[in-house]
Amino acid sequence: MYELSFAEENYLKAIYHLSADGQKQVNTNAIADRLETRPASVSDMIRKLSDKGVVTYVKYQGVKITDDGKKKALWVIRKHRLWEVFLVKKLNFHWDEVHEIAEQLEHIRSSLLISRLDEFLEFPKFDPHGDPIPNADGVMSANPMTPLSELNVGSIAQLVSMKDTGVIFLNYLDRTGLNIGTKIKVIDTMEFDGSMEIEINNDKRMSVSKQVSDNLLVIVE
Amino acid sequence: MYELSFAEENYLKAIYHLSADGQKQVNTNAIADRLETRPASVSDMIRKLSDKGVVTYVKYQGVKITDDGKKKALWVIRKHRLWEVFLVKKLNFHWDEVHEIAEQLEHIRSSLLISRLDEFLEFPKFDPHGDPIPNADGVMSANPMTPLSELNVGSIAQLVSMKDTGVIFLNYLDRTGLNIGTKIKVIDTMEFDGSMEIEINNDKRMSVSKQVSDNLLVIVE
DNA sequence: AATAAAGTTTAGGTTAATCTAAAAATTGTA
DNA sequence: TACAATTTTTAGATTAACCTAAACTTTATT
Repeated sequence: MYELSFAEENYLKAIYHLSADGQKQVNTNAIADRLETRPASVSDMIRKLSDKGVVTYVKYQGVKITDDGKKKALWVIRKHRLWEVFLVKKLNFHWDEVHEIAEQLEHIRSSLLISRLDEFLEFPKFDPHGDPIPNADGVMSANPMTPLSELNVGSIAQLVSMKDTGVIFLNYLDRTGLNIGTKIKVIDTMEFDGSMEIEINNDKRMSVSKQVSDNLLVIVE
Repeated sequence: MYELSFAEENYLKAIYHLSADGQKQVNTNAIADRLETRPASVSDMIRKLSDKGVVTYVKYQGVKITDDGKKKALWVIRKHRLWEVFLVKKLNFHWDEVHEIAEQLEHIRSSLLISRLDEFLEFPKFDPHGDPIPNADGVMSANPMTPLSELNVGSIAQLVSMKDTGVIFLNYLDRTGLNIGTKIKVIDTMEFDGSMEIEINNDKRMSVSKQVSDNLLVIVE
């Protein structure tokens, strides 16, 4: 069992992303574009990755990631997304400033570190961009997103995305502390206007109107 | 202004450590031993480091780190030690399991990340081994260690070392939550038996006997 | 002081990851 | 279908970081 180098991990991740979850075969030029490298370099690297069994490769026909390759790519993606959660939730970075740092952190090798980090972050299912975090076996949480407004009293969910992405709405959320990744517990629902009483991050209680809860996409735990 | 590679950073750190804070000149073989590499590789690297101005070098006479080199080495050491604090204080690693992971984390490039981490960890002055953490300008805290028993009521200090390193004592500390890095505030001192009421990590209060407080070495903030 | 031992450097080579330029294969089109 | 355009691969270099073996300095010992 080889360990992949940083460069190999980056190629594998790019191939995984470009192939829509590892199904499709991927072209050399597409990889070169994504990694800002030259097609010749990609050809070289593909041969190496195929020697290591993480992709299959037919000359001039593009590459396809193998099951082993997919597992390794998802492990890097898991690390990347967990670190992003750390940077946003614990170090107060904004979700749009964390990618570059996570690109470095994702290569740190220690599975114990990652399981401890996961625990420390309270097992988040989504990163700050709303992308799902694979579990240690490379499986993404299967629960689909639903509007907060559809949840019953007592449900616990995680905010993962918004329908309305207008500045005014995002600003409102920022002020109230409703960020992607926030844990939401439904305390009560008001029949007469559809508003909801919620508790966020086991801490603050607040009320949100039907208009707001319709626009907040969550995943039930 | 060049950026140093991971390998260059490791050489520079080794040279810094081997030269007792950058004063003495360092031999090729000593560096090779410490980095588990060959003297020939060290010679190669030394030429490169000297081209970049971080060491001065006279053939056959060893290397000496420059002021710029010292600054860069201390920056890596700062990052290493802050990550060690993170691993122990936040992810519950034991102080003797963190070195290898910190060896990887120390190369992550982002000064904003490090200043945020420093803040998140409440500006620790010592790592979990009791080694001082350089500040952002590469200066180590000058405050000397004192026994906890010598502090006045109201003093805030950080536990950095123990006089008694016997298993029984260390076990006692473990059970009470008194670890290296713990923040200690002196709440009250009892004249009649010299015992002390303290608050640890802004949280738990406890009483320690004179025998214990004599053996706990702290740095006053 | 001469020489043996120890330490250091140089010469020359290897591997990983990149590149440019040219050749080869595939695809699109008239 | 033939040829042009596009895509991909190969050939041959380059740079960083390492290595071994041999040459050269310095230091220690008789």
